[in-house]
Amino acid sequence: MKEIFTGASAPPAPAALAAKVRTLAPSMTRSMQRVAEAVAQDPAGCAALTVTGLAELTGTSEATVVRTARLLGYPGYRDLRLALAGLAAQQQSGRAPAVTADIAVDDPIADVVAKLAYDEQQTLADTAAALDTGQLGAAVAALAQARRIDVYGVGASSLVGQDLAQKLLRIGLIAHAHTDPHLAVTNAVQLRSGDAAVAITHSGSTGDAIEPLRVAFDRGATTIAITGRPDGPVCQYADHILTTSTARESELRPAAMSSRTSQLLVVDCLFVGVAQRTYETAAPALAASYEALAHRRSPRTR
Amino acid sequence: MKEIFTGASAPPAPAALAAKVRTLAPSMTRSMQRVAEAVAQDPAGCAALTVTGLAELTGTSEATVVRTARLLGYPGYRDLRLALAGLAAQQQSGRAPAVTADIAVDDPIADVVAKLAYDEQQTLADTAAALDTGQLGAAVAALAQARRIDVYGVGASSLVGQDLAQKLLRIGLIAHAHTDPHLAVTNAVQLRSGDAAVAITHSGSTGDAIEPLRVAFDRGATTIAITGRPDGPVCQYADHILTTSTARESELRPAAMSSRTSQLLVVDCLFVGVAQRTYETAAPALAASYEALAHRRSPRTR
DNA sequence: CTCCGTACGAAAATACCTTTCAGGGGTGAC
DNA sequence: GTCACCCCTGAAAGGTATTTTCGTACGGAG
Repeated sequence: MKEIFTGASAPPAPAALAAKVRTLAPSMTRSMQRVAEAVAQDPAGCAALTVTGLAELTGTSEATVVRTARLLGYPGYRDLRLALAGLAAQQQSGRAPAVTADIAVDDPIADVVAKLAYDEQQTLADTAAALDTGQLGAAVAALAQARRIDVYGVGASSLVGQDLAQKLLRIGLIAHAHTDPHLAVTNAVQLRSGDAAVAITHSGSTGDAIEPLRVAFDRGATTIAITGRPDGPVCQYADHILTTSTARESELRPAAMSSRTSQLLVVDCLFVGVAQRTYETAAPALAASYEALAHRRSPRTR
Repeated sequence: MKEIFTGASAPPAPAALAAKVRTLAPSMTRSMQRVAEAVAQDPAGCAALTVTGLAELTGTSEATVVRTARLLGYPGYRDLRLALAGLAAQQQSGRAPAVTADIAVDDPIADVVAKLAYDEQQTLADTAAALDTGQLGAAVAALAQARRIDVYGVGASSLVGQDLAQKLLRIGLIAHAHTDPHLAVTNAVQLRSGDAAVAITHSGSTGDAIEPLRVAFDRGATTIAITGRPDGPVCQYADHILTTSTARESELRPAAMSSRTSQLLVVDCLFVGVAQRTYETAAPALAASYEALAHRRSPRTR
């Protein structure tokens, strides 16, 4: 638990503000959420307001506004305001367009496709913008040097964990994804310094993923958490925290969808990073995969 | 006093600041010119400075800085500073076009993130554009009405298959993802008209996914293929074909990455489509998921 | 040499931001 | 069901940043 506890360890975010608001919203108090929402809703408008103005607009106090700014990773309201102005200028100049409508029950199938694709693209952009490259680099280093890697995740996250393990295995690392919580803990006991453990949980509070990570942490392994809640319980036992983003959800679009997209991007980044670091051994392994795939090439149907 | 006569007649200038500086320079005094030049030279840097800071930097006084801001058309320095921040953000976002290149071994980690995110976004856009909504609609109808759904996929595709089965299960359908090819075939024998089977294979020629689909097809079940090769062998036995897209791959970016992204989007579309069609039963099930998640709200760390 | 006009900065005045503190409301324990 | 505790919250004090005011200095013209 070295590392200083603000989720936004890195410098303030420039364009990833909307994403950050969504990510941190759950850990905010009600009044803070009001402020954060106002800010995410209308950056340009809020940039024109003073602390007092924004406090009045959101029906809160100046103190709360400042607190919110802090939580979002800025030293104070002044800096948030500057970032807001920047954001406003950006979306003025044509990018970061408005939010799309939710998916409705009677949407034609073509709309469903378009909306889903758009939302997932958005999720990817948000995730990339909010990802702390410092933490990512540290995590990559830990994985690349690890003697052995355990991955924990249950439910939807278990698929992501398996994906990670599969990939790492393919470049010659010793990685294993555990789905069964009991077995995961049993295996975690085997870990020691020089090993690495990864827990994947969107909520950050899935006991079945936290428990094995805790054990690994206590045993001295380097631990990594991939979570949407950088302040969640799982982070207590994580040396490195990789934050995934949260998209707004709707009735027909469960949160699991975007969290999965986000988690997979993080996993891909980890994989490529590790592949870079272990290029000497990874390259032949990757080449072999191509070979294998190439054989399947164009068997020509009829 | 409806306001008039300032050089900047109406609203403050957004991006045309450099031009304005040049225009107004002749009418400025020496110290004002210094300030204006500093501002035009490095908007980002100046945006980070306070009045006092900028005054020191230019070797002038705060009063002069404010006067300059006024001359440039802003009510005061505060507003100039906001405009500066906006300008900086704009020219910041103007660059970063280098993402299109392949990922290299020595790419810094930040580039890796950007490139991967960009590529996956691209894949999503391609997939959405290429997806045949007619086929998709038919597939959705088949799944929604099916008495029982079997999903086949091996390797990376097996994870996608599991994702699909998990989702469908959650809205009350009877779906099962088979990873073991032998068991898959064994189970496929059980299918008959009114059932549905889905095979997921990027190459379109993975025997282990084709074989169970063939059996299901022969047994009279409605069959669906999710593949990147709409002319591959798997399609012989598919009533409905959903095409996934393939992004260019590179040494460090195996094809499996983008095919997975693409497949998942298709799976999500299927899921949402089915959820729409079975809304009566799906809605309560989805609501229950939210409940379960809501309970996890703000458990407060530490 | 004196007078006038303008430029400029120091310091006062103000507006804004930040911090501290104490009350209120909710939550968990008993 | 009651109590105690903790944390959110806003009011107000405290501190900075910005704006205004005002006086001085410099340069040119008479």
